Amino acid sequence: MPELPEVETIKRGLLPLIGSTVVSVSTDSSLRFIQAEKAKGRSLEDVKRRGKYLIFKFEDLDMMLHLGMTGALTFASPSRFRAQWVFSSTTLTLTDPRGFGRVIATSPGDYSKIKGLSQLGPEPLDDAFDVKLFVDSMSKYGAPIKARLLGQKSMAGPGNYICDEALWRARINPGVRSLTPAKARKLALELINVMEEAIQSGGMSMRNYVQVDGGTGSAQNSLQCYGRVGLPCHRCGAALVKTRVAGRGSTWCPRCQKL
DNA sequence: CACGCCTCCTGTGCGC
DNA sequence: TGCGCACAGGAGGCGT
Repeated sequence: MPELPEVETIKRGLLPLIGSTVVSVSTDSSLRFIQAEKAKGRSLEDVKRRGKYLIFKFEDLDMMLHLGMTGALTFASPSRFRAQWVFSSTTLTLTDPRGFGRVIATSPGDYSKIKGLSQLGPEPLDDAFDVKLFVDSMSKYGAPIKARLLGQKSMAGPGNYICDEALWRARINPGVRSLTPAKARKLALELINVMEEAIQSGGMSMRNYVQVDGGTGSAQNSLQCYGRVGLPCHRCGAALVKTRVAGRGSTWCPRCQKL
């Protein structure tokens, strides 16, 4: 799905909508998206991002949108969609073939009923991000490091490609169950680097991610690890391998990222 | 509580 | 060419 950099890019593309009013809403009637209709008649005051969630702020309502694995938000008008918001100025359409995304409306600022949001870890790109807290949590022995990163509790935002890239850069095996403080610090910095670089590139468009204007990002062009199974490691030349860690396909270098 | 397995759903790409 | 299957950028629920 869109990970933090892709959601951030989408958010920035939506900022011009601030101040316009939702004239009408259509949905595909499935329960996961039906709450999109609550935006009808309301004026958009702000668009925020928290982890991989987009937050549309209306005067008396917050509308959270998670894009799941295949969600895309564009100003195009495809025939098949999950939700469509007609603004006075333009039309915003959510497509999601796999249907893992969802829309949730709440009273402003009340995320207590949304587990994924209320239990979300700190924002890695905030100035206030506390590397030491992250290091402490990664130093404890527990589930494989990659499983913990994907769990969003120690840090908001990383998904599969960001984890694989950052773990490769930090020379950490995705299945390792605890990190030294030095390794954990390195991992935090590389996670942040990967995310910042991907935002600079307008997101990673290897699969179905597109920007709100339909354009593609270019972060896929600088991937060193993700999607390169069987190809030579750019550091040591060994063929990258792919295994299942935390139930997810994980690509890593058997020489640079030993267990 | 932490962990890990299963599930939701459809499109695509690969191997036979 | 066509078919069947594995797998795909996520996360919630539930059993252990």
